[in-house]
Amino acid sequence: MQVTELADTFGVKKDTVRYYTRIGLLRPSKSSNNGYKFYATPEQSRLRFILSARDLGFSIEDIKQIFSESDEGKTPCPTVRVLIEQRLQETEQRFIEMARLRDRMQSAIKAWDHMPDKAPCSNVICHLIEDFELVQSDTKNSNVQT
Amino acid sequence: MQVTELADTFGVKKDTVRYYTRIGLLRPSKSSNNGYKFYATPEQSRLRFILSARDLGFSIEDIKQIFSESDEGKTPCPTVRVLIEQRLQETEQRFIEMARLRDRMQSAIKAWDHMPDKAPCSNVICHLIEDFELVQSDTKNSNVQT
DNA sequence: TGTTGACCTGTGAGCAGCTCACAGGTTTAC
DNA sequence: GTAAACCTGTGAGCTGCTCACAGGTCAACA
Repeated sequence: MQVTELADTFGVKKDTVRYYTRIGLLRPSKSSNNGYKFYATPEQSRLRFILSARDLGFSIEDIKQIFSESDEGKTPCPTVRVLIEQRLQETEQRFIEMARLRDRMQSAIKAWDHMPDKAPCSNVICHLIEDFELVQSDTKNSNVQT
Repeated sequence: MQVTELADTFGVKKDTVRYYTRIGLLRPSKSSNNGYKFYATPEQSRLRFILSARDLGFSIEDIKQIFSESDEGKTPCPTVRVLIEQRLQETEQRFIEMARLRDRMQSAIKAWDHMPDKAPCSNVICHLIEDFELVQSDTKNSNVQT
């Protein structure tokens, strides 16, 4: 199998396969006649593994580490258990930040509904954005006080 | 004000200010004696604006566009209203994906609790990850069938 | 046998939004 | 005068791809 067939088989882009190859996650052999890269069965397993791990939130670096352990014949399972806990924490953190951002955006849109457009003046670029900042901190303060 | 003082005033890193300068969001004058960049009041307003807009999910490119309109004396408000709707949609999309990823990770951890570590063999690198994939699709199929 | 055109290849560069490294200029205290 | 501390701008690096592109390969047809 060369790159195109492999990519099509797994539903990824050729460039993605090339990328994984370039960074050493896949190690195809070289066809002797034309020098094209050749992906045999083990490389196909590796790609399948990469995609599964990616879907579980493992980073490229994580996958490299898992491969290096399994290549040495060691079980990567303990590492995998540790890594996923870390990645889960990060994901939850980003999830919370994303939720907060979404809320800020939604309340900005709501607040701007009653507000007119204004031309920029001296040090004010867009009063919608600059006033919203104030509204936000006011709300925060009054929440703290009550 | 030069870069360090400006950065400290707004609680950002020097490198962030330098970055905004480099890409043209800030346009300091040059001190005549030593050639160091000098950030006067309007640049300080611009930085404050950048940070507010960033907190509302606007991209650097969005902010550039907003600046270019306000620099021409036009009100950027209509653009701002349109852009935030787009960014909100993207944020919601990413929020949903993040939630799904979190759920996958959590159920993987749960499933792995009863599963032993195993050494890699022939085409299996880490059975935890590879088996979880199967469990997932089984669940999906049985849901479809019932 | 030659040639056209489709397809294949590897590699360099680009994306966002910073962040870091680094060589060299400036200032300040002694 | 000089050493240390601080400042500067700029090039490169981060993640995980994605795109662009010059050039090699191959099948079909004249």
